[in-house]
Parts: sequence; structure tokens; C-alpha cells
Amino acid sequence: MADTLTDRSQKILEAIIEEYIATAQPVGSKALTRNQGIKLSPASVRSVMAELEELGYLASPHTSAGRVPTEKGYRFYVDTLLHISDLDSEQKDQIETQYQHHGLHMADMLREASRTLSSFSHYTGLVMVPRLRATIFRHIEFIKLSPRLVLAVFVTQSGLVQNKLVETDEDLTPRDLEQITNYLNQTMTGLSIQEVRARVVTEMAQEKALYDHLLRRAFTLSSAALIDEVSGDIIIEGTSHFLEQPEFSDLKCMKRIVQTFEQKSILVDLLDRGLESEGVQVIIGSETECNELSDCSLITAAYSGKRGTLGTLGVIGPNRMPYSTIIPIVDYTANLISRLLDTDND
Amino acid sequence: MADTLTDRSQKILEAIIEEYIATAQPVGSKALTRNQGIKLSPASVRSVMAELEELGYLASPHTSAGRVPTEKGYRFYVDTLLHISDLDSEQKDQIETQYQHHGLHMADMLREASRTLSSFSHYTGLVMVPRLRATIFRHIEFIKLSPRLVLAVFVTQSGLVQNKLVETDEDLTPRDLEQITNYLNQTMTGLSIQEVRARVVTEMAQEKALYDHLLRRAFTLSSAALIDEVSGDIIIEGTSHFLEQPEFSDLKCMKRIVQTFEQKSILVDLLDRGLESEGVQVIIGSETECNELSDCSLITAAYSGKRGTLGTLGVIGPNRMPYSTIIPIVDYTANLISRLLDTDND
DNA sequence: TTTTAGCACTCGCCACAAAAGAGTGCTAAA
DNA sequence: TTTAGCACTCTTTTGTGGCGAGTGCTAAAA
Repeated sequence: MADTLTDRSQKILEAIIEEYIATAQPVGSKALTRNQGIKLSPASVRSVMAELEELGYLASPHTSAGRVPTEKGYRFYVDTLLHISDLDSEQKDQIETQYQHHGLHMADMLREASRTLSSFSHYTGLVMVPRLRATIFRHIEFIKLSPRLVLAVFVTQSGLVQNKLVETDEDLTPRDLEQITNYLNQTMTGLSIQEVRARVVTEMAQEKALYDHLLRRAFTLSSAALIDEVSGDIIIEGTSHFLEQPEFSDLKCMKRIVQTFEQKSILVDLLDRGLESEGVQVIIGSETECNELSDCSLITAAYSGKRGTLGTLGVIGPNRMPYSTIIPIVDYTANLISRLLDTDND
Repeated sequence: MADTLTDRSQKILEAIIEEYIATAQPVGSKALTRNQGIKLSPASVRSVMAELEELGYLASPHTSAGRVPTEKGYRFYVDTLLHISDLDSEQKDQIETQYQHHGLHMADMLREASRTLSSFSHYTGLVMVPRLRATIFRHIEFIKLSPRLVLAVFVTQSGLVQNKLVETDEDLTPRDLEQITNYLNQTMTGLSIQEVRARVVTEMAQEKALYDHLLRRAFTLSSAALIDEVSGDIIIEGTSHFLEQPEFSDLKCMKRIVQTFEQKSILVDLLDRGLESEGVQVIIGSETECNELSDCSLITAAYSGKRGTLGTLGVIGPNRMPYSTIIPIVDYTANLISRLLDTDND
């Protein structure tokens, strides 16, 4: 197929998609000629529309309705038609001020990011909490709570704090713990968690370490403390915006989506995809590879700390999203978070 | 008004409410005589129903529909008609096993409680994270992250771990921090947070403390670390169950409720109410004193640790909830959590 | 006195039909 | 190549009548 659409076809496709995004109604030829700067008669537009439908960019719900973009249509729109403008500085300021009243705590910041994404986009905000494995060791501390119970507090370079309760088989003294703490902090600081883990494993394997009681304990404790959660956590805000979308007025369908959100794991996978990419990613409909989300699209971007990508954040909504306004919001938020993480915990 | 309903009226009211809870349909006189062990003719039932409507226990949506319980009806039902049975041991086991795969971390346990409440009740689970002020000091630790940045890790008797980043105006050495940590842990362990706070305030006010550099620092740091969050946090699970309720098929109304959930603060207030009461509380409809929740009811119970009430948990759903099955679930869960908190962190 | 059967009445719900409206594709003219 | 005209299709809306469920009242039965 000659997939190179003529200039005119592209203009019309763009106009249709934007009209549909704005109204959620199938758009007809007449409506197009009325609203936009399209200088053609409805009849001409119709022939182009028929062509676009033939090529799979549009679909008609039924004979006497207008046209609706297909996923292919959205994809083409996002890839080649869309011109995204920068946020105006007023909006940037507005977003930025949301973070000022918050503390330095990374968790608070990420929650606020999700809220902000949601309230500025009017869709649902998603923020993935950094996977442990993506982080850099900064500090670990073991606190003895009771004879066999130790609280491991682990702080990453980016300021993420993670607690884990560890049961020990021997009664370690505070002095032991202090030594272990000191040892680990001296040797591990600045290493990535992968490196730390690898180190723990190899050193534990070497016999010489096994002779050293202290070291063995240190490695046992730290490996218990640094077990990665199976799946990363995710912060979802603004689910209620989904209830505003006319396309989800069907309660059955609505419920499936909300349940998928509550499960979280699927969203984690989707956000994971954006980890390695630069800039803003758009996942449309069935590209989610999840039946429940086949009418949803995600706009995601990765955020990073001092050393490399930490996680991703974004917005999820119906396919019919105003990409041109939301992409800059996601982009700006990701950059803002990266900036804050860079400077905050110096 | 002679508010003492006759035995027969009560029976009929009970039957109507239970029928309505089961079917979500207005119940008519005929349906009643068919289903239940009511040995009266529809006509007799009708006259009783008219009477109950007169007294405000029932309402009719329109002439040719059956009757629907009013809030007053539900209230009466819950207060005097309801006979709650214990959970059978099978269900108890089922609930209890949910907690076995989870670690010792209190936060995980509370999240699991919310999930369990939701999945066993088929409504929405709510768990309030203990307010700092309701807890007992167990351990505090200050970790130096950078010259002016200290991470305060605070552990309560019940095992709740709370982090706070504190900016200091002077560059404290690890040695300083250790001394401060030791001092606080020696003097404060076992005190309630109120007591700790009071102590910090009074000691800071005494001049003699001000001369002691170490002490002053200790109190400054700890008061910064122990500031109560304005509102407690809350764990909500199973919002999607609301989408199953026929009474909320109106999207507008649905959305208002979900938004209220997202805001959390209103739910926090509602859960707060149960803090001082023994046993299970039921809040019905407008008793929530929140317009958005005027069609919702809450079933809550307080849970406690070694020393006194820590927080509350419960279920929220439509007024038309099967109170008789949910009350035992909430009750049992609250007791279970209390038990786990008592034994876990010895 | 209490309960019940009978009956007229009200009202929402549903199915069906007709009309209205929106949009299309095709064809022929500009 | 573009456009006006037109017949056609299919949804949506509106209206109507009948059905069913349920009620309140009254008079008879227990």
C-alpha cells in the first residue's frame, strides 16, 4: 500500500482526529468544513474520508455516523502529524509551585508528581517508584528492635528510603550492628545495587569471608535487606477522571479498567517499557497488549537522578486524549522531577 | 410518636430490609409473603407497610413500586433487629492465611488488611494508619546523609516505621548524632508521643538544657522528626466494587463518591470517629455528615496494639449493605490486626 | 376486632412504530 | 478535479398502548 498520504489527506485526518478528541463524537464531513480552515466542500472531504477509511486510519461506527480514528489513525497522528508546543511559562510555574510545600522526601515528591500529572492533564496520573535495582547505594543502617529483630533502613542516592524488617538467627549486639553498618557504608557507597548485590554474593562465596564472623553477618543482613520487591510500586492518582470519559460510560468496561488499575502489575509493566527510552513515549490501545486497556492510551516519560534513569511517570486515559497538551505536561514533569532529585539531596 | 414498634411490625421491617439488601429492588407486599416465613396475607402486610412508612422507616419511590428502607429504617435495623453471628472458623482461617505470606512490616500488614476487608466483604476496604500521636516511642535513629541533611527514622512500639528528612542549621558529626540518638532512646523509650513531645517542649524551655549543646540539638532534631502529619494516612482498597452497585449506576453520583475517596480527608475524619469506641461502629448515610457520601455507609472498628487504640479500619459501601455478614468480618479483622501487632514485634 | 379477598387505580417499563436527523456514496454537472 | 444533488442507510427520538407490579380502600370473613 502506498502509505504516503497526500498533504491534503493528512490535513483532513488531523482535523478529524482533533475534532474527535474535542467532542468525542464521530465527525462528519459537514462538521469538518464548518469548523476548520479546510477549503473544500463536504463532498470532497467525503471522498478523502472514504480513502482514509480504506487505508485503515478511520472507521465508521455505522453508515450514518461520521468517522472515528482507529488506532492506526492515532498512531500516525502522534508520530507525524502532531506538533507539540512547549508549555508556556505560566503553566510551568503552576506545576512547579505544587512541589514547594512538600518536604524533601522522595516518596512525597512522587506522590505529588502523580497528583499534578492528574490534575493538569485531567486524566489519571501514574508514577513508578524507582526499582531498587535502578538505584545507587548511599547508606544503610541497622537498628536493633528486639533480640532477634533488626530494622534495616536503606537510603539510595536519590533519596529513596526503604525499610525492611529482618529476623536474625543470632542475637546481634548494637556494637555488632554498628560495625556492620560502618563496614557496609564504607565499602558500598556509590555502587549500584546490582554491584552491591554482586559483591555480597561473591564475597559470601569466598571462604575467607566466611571465617570473618562480622563480614558474614554483614552480608547476610544486607542481602536480606536488599531483596528487590518482585514488582515495583506505583502511585496512581485521579482514577475518578476516568468516570468523566463518555467512552467509558459502560459500567462493565469501566469496572474492568479500574480493576486493572487496582491490580497495578499491568501498569507496572507498561511503565517499565519506558525505562530505556529517551523522551516521551506514547502507547496506544492494543499496543498495551492488555485486553482490559485496549481502549486506553498511556503517555509516559522516564525520570532520572544523578546517575541514570530511575523510573517512569505518565498519564493514562482514553485513546481519545489531547496528546498535544498532555505530552508537554508529562515531559515537563519528568524533567522537573529529575531536576529536583538531582539538586535536592546533595 | 409511639416509637415502640409491635413485634409484627419489626418482623416485617426486618424482612423488607433483608429482601432489599439482597435484591436492590423495592420490595412489595406480595414478594414478602412469598419469600419469608411471614404468615400474613399481602393485604395485612400492606397495612403494616403503610404504617412503617408513616413512621419514617420506609419510603416508596413511587406509587406502584414497593418500599425501600430509609436511613431511619437501616438505623433501627442495625441497632435492634440485627443478630450478628460469629464468623465460622473456616472463614476465619481464610482471612488469617492472607497475612502469612507477608512480612513483619506494619505497613504491609495494614495494606493487606484493607485488601482482605475489601475482598471478603465485596465492598471497599479502609484502614487508617496509626496517628503518630497514638503511638508509643520505641526507637529513634538519626542518619546523616549530607552535611546539612539528616534522616530521622522513628519506630513505634507497634512496629510502625516513619522517616522524616530534617535539615539542620549546623553540620552535625556522626558522633553527635550517635550521642543524640542514645540520649533520646534512653530517656524516651516507652513513653507515648504526647509524653515525648511534652518532655521535649518543657526541657527545651528550661534554660539549663539550653546550655547543653547536645541536648538542645537532640530536642531540636526530635521535635522536627516527630511533627504529626496534619491528617493521618489511609489505605483504600477495592474502589472498583463501588462500580458493581446498582444504586450508583449514575455516573455523576459515582464520580462524586470516588473523588471523595481520593481526597481521603473526609474518610479520615469518619474513621477517626471510631477511635474512642469499643467494638464495631456503623455510620449510615447522612450520619457521615458529608453530602457526597449520603448514600454510603461505613462499618468500622478500632484496632489496638500493646497499649491502647492505634487506629480504625472498616468497610464502606452503599447503605444497602449486608450488615450481618460484614460486621463480623470487620470485627474479626480488627481483632486479628490487634493480635498480630501485639505478638509480632516482641 | 383483626385479617383477608377483591377491585379500581396509579405509574413505571417495554415494545413497537413512525418520524426526524445525520451522514454517506454515487452520479452528473461545473 | 471539485461540487451540488439525491437516494439511501441507519441511529435517535418521540409517541403510544399495553402489561405488570404494587398500592389503598372497602367489604366480607374469621
